[in-house]
Amino acid sequence: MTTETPARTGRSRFDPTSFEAKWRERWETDELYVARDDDPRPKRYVLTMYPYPSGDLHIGHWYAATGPDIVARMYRMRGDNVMFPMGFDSFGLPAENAAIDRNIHPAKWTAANIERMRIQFRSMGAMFDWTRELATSDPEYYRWTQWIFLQFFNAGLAYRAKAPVDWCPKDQVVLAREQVEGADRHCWRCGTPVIKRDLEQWWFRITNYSDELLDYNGLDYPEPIKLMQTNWIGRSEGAEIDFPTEADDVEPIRVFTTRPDTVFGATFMVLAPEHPLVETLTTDDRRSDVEAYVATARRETEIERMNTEREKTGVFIGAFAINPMTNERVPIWIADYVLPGYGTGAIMAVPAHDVRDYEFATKFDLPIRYVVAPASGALPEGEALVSHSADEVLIDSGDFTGMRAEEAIGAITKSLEESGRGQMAVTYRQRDWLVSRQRYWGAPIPIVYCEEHGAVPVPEDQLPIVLPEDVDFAPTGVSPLQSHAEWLAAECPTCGKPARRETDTLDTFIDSSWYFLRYCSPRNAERAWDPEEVAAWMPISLYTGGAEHGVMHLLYFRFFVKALRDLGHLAFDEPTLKLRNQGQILGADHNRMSKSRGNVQAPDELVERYGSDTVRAFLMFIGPWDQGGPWNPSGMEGIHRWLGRVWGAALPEERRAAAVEAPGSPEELERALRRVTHATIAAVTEDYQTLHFNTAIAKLMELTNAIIRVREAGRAGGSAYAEAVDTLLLLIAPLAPHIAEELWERRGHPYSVHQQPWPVADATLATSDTIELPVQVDGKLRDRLVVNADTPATEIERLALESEHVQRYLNGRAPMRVIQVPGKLVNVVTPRD
RNA sequence: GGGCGAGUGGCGGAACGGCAGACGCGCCGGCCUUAGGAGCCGGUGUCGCAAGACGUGCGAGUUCGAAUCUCGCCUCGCCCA
Repeated sequence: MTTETPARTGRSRFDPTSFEAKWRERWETDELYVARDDDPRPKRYVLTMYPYPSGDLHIGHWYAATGPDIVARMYRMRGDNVMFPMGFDSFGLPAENAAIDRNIHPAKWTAANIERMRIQFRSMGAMFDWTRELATSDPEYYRWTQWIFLQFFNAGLAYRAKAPVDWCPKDQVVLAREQVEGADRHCWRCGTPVIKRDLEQWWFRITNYSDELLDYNGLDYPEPIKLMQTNWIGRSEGAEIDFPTEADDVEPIRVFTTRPDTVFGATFMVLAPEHPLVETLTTDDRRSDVEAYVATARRETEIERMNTEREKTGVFIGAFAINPMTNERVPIWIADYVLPGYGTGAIMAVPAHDVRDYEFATKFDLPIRYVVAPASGALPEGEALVSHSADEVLIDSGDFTGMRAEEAIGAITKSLEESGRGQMAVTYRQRDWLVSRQRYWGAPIPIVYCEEHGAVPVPEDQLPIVLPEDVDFAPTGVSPLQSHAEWLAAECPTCGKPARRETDTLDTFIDSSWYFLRYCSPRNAERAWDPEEVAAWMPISLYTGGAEHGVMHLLYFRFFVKALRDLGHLAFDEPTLKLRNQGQILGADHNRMSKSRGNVQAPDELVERYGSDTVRAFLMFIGPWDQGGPWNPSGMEGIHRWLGRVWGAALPEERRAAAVEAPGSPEELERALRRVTHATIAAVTEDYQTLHFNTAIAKLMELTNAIIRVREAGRAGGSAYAEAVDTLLLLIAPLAPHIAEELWERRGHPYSVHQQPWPVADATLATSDTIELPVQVDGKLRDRLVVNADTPATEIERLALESEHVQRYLNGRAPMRVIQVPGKLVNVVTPRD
């Protein structure tokens, strides 16, 4: 696009295509960004979530990676030994779908995509250490994924159990609960509504760590992520209370409640239709009704059952239980709004203090008894009292009447505990993690089934269990591995008799739960990671990625680190101490970028046209990095123009100075330039550190403008000018690495700009000796004072009051007060009439 | 339905409770040029000739002072149902 005009001046113009590729090759040849384990400088590990190799990099990948690249590069210049690796999350369904649709093997499809994306990534000019690249579908990687599975299995953290699980009928695969989204409960990949199936599956015991995962002490995570995880884990404290039944030889019904203070108001009980005691307790005269209701409820989805808008349904089962506090008989009902999987699958119904119980009681004419009342004594009419205000007290509650409700929670639980009828209890919303998938393109679960010994782990020295290549990919609901007779046949490691391999593969979220560890020892053939190398690099100094991973990946990888720590493989508690989320770049139509919508913006054509530096800087300039936004390239020219101005500022002798009148003396001009230079160092350093790239760029532009003003005044020869330009290049280096390198060389400095020390701001140079103070009257701006920075407050007050603008508003009266914020402003407060 | 977050020029967006609109886009004017889709200089919230008045979704409150803090409402987004 830019054309050289050598005929006229012989000067060079900013043409990124003429030098960007050259520098990338040089950096690569020189191994400039290879992080060495034996480098004595302080180690710093910066990581951005690796991508799924879908085929093409889009602008969102650039956006996500440029931020941490800037931070990594700055820390490198500040003297750290920085590791910034990149790899590929290369197992997963799309590869297998491509195999089905286009008859290309997942391995080939994946390898081709990685090849293409690696080239695209390289065009970014990021400081990725490609010597550490990994791909999770590489047997040398998944060998260790399998090894971790075995460690978990041997420690009882991986187990097999039958359970109703979410099943995607399109992808023909089981999904973890976190992978089922939205009100219609659809598959996170293909959007098809899921169905429930009872299947034998593999699980990881993540719930062993629920409490520890709730502890964010020392973790610098965005608040929304902590909140998402906390809500997801859903810890609730309360009590388990036993309600004895009237039937002989039947265990009492155990309920979980967060409101043990309301137990005196429990006027009936509701069991989930699936509750094991329903069968036993139902009386003969009620049996046919109960069985019909149970059959109906089983057909409903969980989401239907939890919908609070629905009309309540249920049936009485004919039996009664005893309220352990009131000793009254209470009828036992079943209803679909009680779910088998939550708490104990049974509730004590307190209609006076629970909205759903209230609706149920109203519909079926069951007694409603208020046992908590506000201090005023006024009870609501026609609705439940569910507020938790501190002044509420118990009424109609035996010995506990008059006690504050808050206090009664503990007191009643204690009383139940003493008489053996209940105890304090905690429940969680979080379930164990379902990790098996009936799919081909994943790490095979290293288990064989022996008729005699059951599920037996494959010995570690037989790893990896490699995926066979010649399989049939047609989706059948069972893994393609099941039809591969040769691969299926194994022998039992315990007895040596013929056995059958596990055909399920592992959820790809397992691959991503430990990849950051493998980056520390990417080529180690002896073990998953070298403990010393991991100890040296981990935990990650800065981890960045999308907030959409809040309850999946970002919970799983914390769990992995804690579990591996407890198994003796790691010596720290958390994968990263600092997490930041970038925003999402949406399509120009404000929708999520996707091939099917056709709104994907590829970076390639932009890079070709403007160069990599312009695209990087533009992406960082469009707004706060954690915010993202719809794609709109209208400002691209402006950024390109700015870099062109940087070019012209750095090579002033190649320009003819325009005859612009400069305000002030040359000395003042240079002094002002130095002030801007040093103020910019401080501001940009701070902004890069806090990932506020848009404001950093604004300040770099201001410095550029200041430099050009001096150049246009014909003062480009001075030392202040050279200092300003060199500083600008150093500050720009993390953001726009190519142009910084090119200009650094053209200015005669030694290679490489990226190996220079980060500039340090001189605070005394950054401050001005005169300041402009806004003068307000009653908070409204009325005048400005220009004074020396060290003018005493009394003098400033005198000057402010003398101002004719202030005088006009004072109208001859004496001010009531004069407020001064030193160095900031003066506010004259007039008397109130 | 619940939780969280955000509403600022024509646009993207700045602004520790202290000059609202930095920086950029766009637009307007000028300089330079045979030429300009290059470069440089200046202007650009609204109303007003001006002095000035008004302005950060709406309404209240706290404060000498509120885009910023508090309460209520409206709209949008995200997460969980």
